[in-house]
Amino acid sequence: MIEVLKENYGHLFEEALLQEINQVGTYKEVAEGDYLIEIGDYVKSMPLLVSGAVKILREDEEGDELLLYFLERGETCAMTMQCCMGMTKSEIRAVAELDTTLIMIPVQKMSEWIAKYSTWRDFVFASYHNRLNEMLETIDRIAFKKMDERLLAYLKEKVRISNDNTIHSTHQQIAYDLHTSRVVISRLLKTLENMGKIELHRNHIKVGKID
Amino acid sequence: MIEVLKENYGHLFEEALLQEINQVGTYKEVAEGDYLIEIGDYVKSMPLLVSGAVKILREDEEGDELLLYFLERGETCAMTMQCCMGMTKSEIRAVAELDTTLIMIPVQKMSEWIAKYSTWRDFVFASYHNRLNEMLETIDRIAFKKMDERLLAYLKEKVRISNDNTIHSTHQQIAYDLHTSRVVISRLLKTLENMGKIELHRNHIKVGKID
DNA sequence: TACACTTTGTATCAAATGTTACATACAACC
DNA sequence: GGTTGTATGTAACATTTGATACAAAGTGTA
Repeated sequence: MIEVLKENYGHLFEEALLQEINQVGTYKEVAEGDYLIEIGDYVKSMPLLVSGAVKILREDEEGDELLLYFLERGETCAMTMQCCMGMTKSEIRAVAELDTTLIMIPVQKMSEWIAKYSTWRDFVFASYHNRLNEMLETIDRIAFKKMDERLLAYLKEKVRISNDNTIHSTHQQIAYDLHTSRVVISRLLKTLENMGKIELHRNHIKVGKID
Repeated sequence: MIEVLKENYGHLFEEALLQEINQVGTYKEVAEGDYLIEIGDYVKSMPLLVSGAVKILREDEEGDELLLYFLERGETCAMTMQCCMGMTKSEIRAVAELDTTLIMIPVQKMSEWIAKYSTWRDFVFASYHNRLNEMLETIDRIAFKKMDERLLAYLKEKVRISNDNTIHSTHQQIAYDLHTSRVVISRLLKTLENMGKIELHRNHIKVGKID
């Protein structure tokens, strides 16, 4: 595990910390679609992403979902850190967006390392920082943008994250992420197709060059 | 200043830290409506709220506003901490919601104290934690709730924060905070009045018992 | 009092989004 | 090939929200 660790986190963490992570961390592979964290879970370990991507979702009382943001290589989940430190239930759901590999760190090490390693402390703060900014962007999108713009931004983000300009989702799945109905998504996708921005096929969408 | 400090933060911070805050912090009083931070500002000090309340706003490219959350006694602004630590521009606007007193801490102390005082570290983490949760709640409201529910929640929050069941705002001001138009607010307020939940008057709104 | 200004009420219309219903197309499997 | 289930296209309509316009009421002031 030490090689992947150094490759992905070598520039962030000091040698001693990398060694400790290597000792207490466990390597984990999950397949696209796997649930990593469910709302209400007590989280006992913190994930460091090595490859792939994880989507973080919020749910309301009625069970309606909303995509908050994606986690990528070199990132961790600030919401999870909170749960770890405070021993509270998870407020969010984490689902593998792609086949993903992670290193899982036991909760107890979190605060221990914060006192011990300045690079870890910096990493934790940077994660909070990034997450707050992602949340701000999420708020911008849902508060200030209309659904057509949100949809296009969503498609582009999917393309960027998977590094594949064909998106393998159904209209229904997209509707869940954007918290709207399938009919609305079909309607807007058709408009985007007529504008020449995308091509629609069964079970996949080809996105044109990102401009 | 040491008395107000101990009264408001004595249970959080160790004695030595309180003394340091007393030395380097400056006491500041602002009046309702004063701007504390403007979008794009480089923030050089971090505020600890002693009394009153501060509202945190987001703005989009067109200048449309949206209330994110309120800060209260004993709290600080995580968004500001980020700016301090990263020396980046503020992404938000902070406006005094009530007459407010604060203690301003110079930026440099932030990270110094994080290494030095575990109680400060805990406070900073707790602030991030709280802010992330507030952001989640904000997202819940704008994504999952309709304007009438959002308005009612807003009114109740105003009542709670000011400890006064009469809200001294115009419909236009409310519309800015909720990022909608004055006409929509007037319409919904009138509906709430007809339901017996509030009383409308010029320049103020009386909110009925919170149920 | 007369005037200007701000605030609120309301009507009308437009746009965006949500809902329901149903037809069609495609894929998988017997 | 026929059946079944899933995915998509589309029409028709309801609801929510936004935009414009204007009237009415309150406030302050010359």
